[in-house]
Amino acid sequence: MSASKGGKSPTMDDVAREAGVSRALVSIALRGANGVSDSSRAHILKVAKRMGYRPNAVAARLASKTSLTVGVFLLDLYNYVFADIYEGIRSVISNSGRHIVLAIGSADATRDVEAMESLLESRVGVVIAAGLQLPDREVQRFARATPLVSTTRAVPGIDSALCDDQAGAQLAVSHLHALGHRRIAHLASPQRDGYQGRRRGYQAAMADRGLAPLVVEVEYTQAAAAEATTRLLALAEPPSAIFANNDVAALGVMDALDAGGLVVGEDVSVVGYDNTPVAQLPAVSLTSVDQHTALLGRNAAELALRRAARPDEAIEHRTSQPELVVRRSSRPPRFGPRT
Amino acid sequence: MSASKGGKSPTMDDVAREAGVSRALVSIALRGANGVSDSSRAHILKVAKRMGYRPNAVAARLASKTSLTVGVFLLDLYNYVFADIYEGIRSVISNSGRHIVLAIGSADATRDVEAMESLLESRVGVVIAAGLQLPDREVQRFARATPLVSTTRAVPGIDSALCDDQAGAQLAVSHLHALGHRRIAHLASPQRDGYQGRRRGYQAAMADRGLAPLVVEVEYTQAAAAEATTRLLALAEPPSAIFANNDVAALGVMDALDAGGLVVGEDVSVVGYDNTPVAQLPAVSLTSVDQHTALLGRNAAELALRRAARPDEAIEHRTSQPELVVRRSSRPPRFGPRT
DNA sequence: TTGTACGCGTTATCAA
DNA sequence: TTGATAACGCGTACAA
Repeated sequence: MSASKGGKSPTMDDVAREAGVSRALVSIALRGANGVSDSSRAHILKVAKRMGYRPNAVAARLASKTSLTVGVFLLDLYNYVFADIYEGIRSVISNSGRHIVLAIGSADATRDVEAMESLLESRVGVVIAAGLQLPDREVQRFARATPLVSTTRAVPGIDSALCDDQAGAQLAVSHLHALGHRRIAHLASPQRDGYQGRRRGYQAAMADRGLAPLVVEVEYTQAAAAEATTRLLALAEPPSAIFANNDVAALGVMDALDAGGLVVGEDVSVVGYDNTPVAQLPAVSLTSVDQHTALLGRNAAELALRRAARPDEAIEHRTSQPELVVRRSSRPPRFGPRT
Repeated sequence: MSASKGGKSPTMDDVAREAGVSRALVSIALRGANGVSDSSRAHILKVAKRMGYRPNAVAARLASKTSLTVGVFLLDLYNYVFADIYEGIRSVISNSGRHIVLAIGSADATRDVEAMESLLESRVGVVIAAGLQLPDREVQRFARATPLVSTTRAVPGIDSALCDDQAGAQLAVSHLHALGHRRIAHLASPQRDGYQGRRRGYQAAMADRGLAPLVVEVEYTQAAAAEATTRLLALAEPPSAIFANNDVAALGVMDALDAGGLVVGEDVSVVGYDNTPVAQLPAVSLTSVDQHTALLGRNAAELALRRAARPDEAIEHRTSQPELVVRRSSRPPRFGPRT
């Protein structure tokens, strides 16, 4: 009984000594690599289990040349988009034997650098970024230090798993226009980051229809969207429909409408983006563009694994197509099309 | 110009050589420990910066006796409760110079062990668990390997940051009873885990009022709660109010009510638990028990730091008091009290 | 198939 | 104040 005394967990050396073999053999056996006889492997595993051996991932990462861990950056935890993306990533990473290291940013972007630095300091082999708000240059700088895959955002010279944001925005505008809306506002993400596809799609779609664009920039919070909406409603000619760059912003729009005594879908139509679980709640019933977020996560993970394996392959932008899901938040305007 | 060639990031050795000092001195200077003259420290920092030196957290963790990283387990990413808890934790951990390592479980509890193992294999100094569904014995087993702080759940013999769940449940039942409801059902969490305070509070409150309890167990998903609700509604005497053990479950209840053509707050009242951002949406307007989740996170983090510093101190259960937030999902029953 | 020996990038101890 | 030097726990050629 030499197991677990002093509170410290046994090392490979302890296991090797106990099993009467060398430490190298224990390493091979435990990792499932080949080079051990079945008999001694079984024996080693049994001893390790009996001693309560727990691998030291820190030491393993330091010793091994090839880092099997993938870092994942998520903008924040207040948007189920990132939960979906994470699930997509995990579904492919975990059954490839690799580990995931998470880093969480913040809606106001103040923690992006810190979070990315923490991933690099953990020496992950590759990182998947979902919701980085840093300018392209900064992202590219990080990508020089460690292979980087971007998702939901295209960055020149960097692998990315995307959904066609311009097409998605056009779906939204087209839908609202078909309902009869003419004055359609857009809550866009801040210029500073690279998420401008939806804005461009909106502008193109409006121009195609001879409509005047009305864009307001908002930070990635529900409160900021609500505030922007209040400003929009105070205009001389307020919009009859608002297309938000994501569902969280759309919820902020709904907050502001409610506060202003307006009924969503009757007084003002709202379209979101991401088709998150919240949009699907019957009480919310938010029309939204579905970018198949879990698929984005899986695509990003596949790109990451490929990049980690073959660093010199050509950059790939893997793009999927969005889909509009119509719900009750978008309906014909109260007074029909007014020109 | 010896910086950044070959793509590999420079090590402390490189910095030491470049600065003309020993590696030990570089370590001291970079960590801000004392034992360096101001002049050579400034010099070292300058050289490190010029070379683009980035600390290797893996090597640091392996070498240092005292692990400054704290592991955090979250049940999953589909419940903003855990986002709040995480924020609370981070607010105290990050300005203590420590790092956070995240591990995410799943609503069906199948990944709890794996996630906890990954934290232990990362050799974190202490772990904070939010939403562990393992039985007490298992949790205690993990706590023997690494100091553990539980939050939102009490585990005998383990530090915990809690909110009085029994009191919270009594608030909910008391509120519904005062509205005139007599047939009040409860969606409880699975027996297997340690979250039985809300159930007990519900049962006590019902008993106090001479009402018959009606408990259904559900997994931690919206879908499971919806399904359970459908079963409740099919009863000969369906409940006029449903108290769910958390907001996500309450949303599932609302899904089922909607699917059954019933109006929330009119046909059936609903009360949730956690007062998450979703409950606050005007369209949802869910009455919910607020357990001040961010505070729980901060308390848990403080307990974790204390435990890491002084492992032999007495176990502490830090408990705060819940608060009921009334919204439109709970209103008097259609036909008033019947009995 | 098994064992030896070196290296990974730090921290930490002890002399100088 | 500085600077060798020994851990830390494991991966991995290479030799046996």
